[in-house]
Amino acid sequence: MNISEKLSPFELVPDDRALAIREALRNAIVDRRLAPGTKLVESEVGELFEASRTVVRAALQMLAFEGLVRTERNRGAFVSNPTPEEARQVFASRRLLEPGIAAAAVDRITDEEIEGFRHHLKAEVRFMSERGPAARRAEIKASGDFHLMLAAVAGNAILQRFMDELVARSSLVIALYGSTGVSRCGHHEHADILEALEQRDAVRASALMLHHIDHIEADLDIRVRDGLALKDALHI
Amino acid sequence: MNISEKLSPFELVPDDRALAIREALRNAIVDRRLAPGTKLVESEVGELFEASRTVVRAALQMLAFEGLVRTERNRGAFVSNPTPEEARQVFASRRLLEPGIAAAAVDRITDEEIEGFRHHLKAEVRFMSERGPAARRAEIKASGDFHLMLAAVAGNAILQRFMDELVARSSLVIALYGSTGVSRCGHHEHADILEALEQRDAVRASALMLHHIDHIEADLDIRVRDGLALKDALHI
DNA sequence: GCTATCACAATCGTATCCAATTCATCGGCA
DNA sequence: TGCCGATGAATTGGATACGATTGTGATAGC
Repeated sequence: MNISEKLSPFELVPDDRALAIREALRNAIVDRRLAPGTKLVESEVGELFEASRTVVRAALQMLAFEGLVRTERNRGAFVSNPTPEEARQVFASRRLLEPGIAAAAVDRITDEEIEGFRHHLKAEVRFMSERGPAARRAEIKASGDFHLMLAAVAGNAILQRFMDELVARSSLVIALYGSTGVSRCGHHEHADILEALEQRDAVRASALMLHHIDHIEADLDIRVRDGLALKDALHI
Repeated sequence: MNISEKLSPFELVPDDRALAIREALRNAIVDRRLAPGTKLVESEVGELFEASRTVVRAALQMLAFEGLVRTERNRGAFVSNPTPEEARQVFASRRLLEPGIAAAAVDRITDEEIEGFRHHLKAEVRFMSERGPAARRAEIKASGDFHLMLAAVAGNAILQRFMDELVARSSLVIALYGSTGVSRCGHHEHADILEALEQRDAVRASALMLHHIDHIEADLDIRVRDGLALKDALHI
């Protein structure tokens, strides 16, 4: 099975409609087409997807489990609005997981997969050079996909699911707290990590990954935002 | 198979009934009062808890997310029956997370929490000395709780949730693949880890934790079981 | 006697329905 | 004018109803 198929922009729509809705909402949230704090009214979503509230509720419940939406009893579901503390925890978790994932990937990566990564990096560069919010979103998404591809290569389904969640939440965090936007060094670091993978250098790969995560987090401005935190506290 | 006898009816603490049912089922699965492969019929569970299928489905969906039950479309939900590969992945994940959690706990643990751990270890010893399947289950549970307490101390809600899932699945794996039972060295290792925590020795704590996980996994007999795998393949 | 087909029972997936809760608007009153 | 409680619309939580799917057992045919 090749990677590009697993991570193609248009993932195969599962016949299960709840999963399909979950995927669509997930993408919208990660892409920030749905802003944090947005209320997701069950009937509205249902109408949008031509599904009844029952199935929408199932989708929202899944997203709540992933931490992408927050549900409040009798009030509904809202696109998650990560606090600075949550943001820190997301990256602390990634620091724990991803170096190990990179090391595991070294042992299992195939030449085909390396080729897939090269192809992906080219796309990342392309998005970086383009202007506009759409390209910016695509850049954030592609950057996250690199990490997801790596998790897929590592061959541990559990870790892969954890990374799914962490990358999605990272996208939210970056969108919320990103100061200058996606760090421009991101691509180079991805390329360096790929190089270490090619050389089957597990130590270097995991060290580079750790630094990479540190850089991503360092480029953020994770602080309580005046007024936003207030609104957060009483309304969200 | 009748599940009604294996669930103590009222262990519900949270006011949310779906969460209560999830907790009860979760405990039953982790304690192995519900054997892997057992079918969880929605209407049966609902009757047992005096809840409608709607809320039962929500609980089952949550458990499916955690990997404790497996759902098959149009067939229902079954208590998860981890394959050897899944078992290995569970422990690989723990090897990645828990040393870091132990190190983080060193920085945050309070004297009161240390006292709590001491108390918990005493209980572990007590269960170890008792005979019978009930004590055995209690021992497995207490052993897992040690790790969950540590995750709680580490102060990262995301990691704590991951550990919740991993410990629960580990209990299933141990119950399925445990050869000689819970390793008797388990308690000593917990005590050693606690000692490292008291001494605020992060390096030692994480090293001990890593060895501890290795020992737990080494005490298992993670192999495909003749006939069980077959039955597994076509029936589960 | 064995296999294939069919009908029925059990169970799930989903839509719809009703009660409970929340939120906002409006009117009364100090 | 400003605050407080009542009223009503909107929305969620949960139960139920109904069609769809699967598994099973009986029956017929080979």
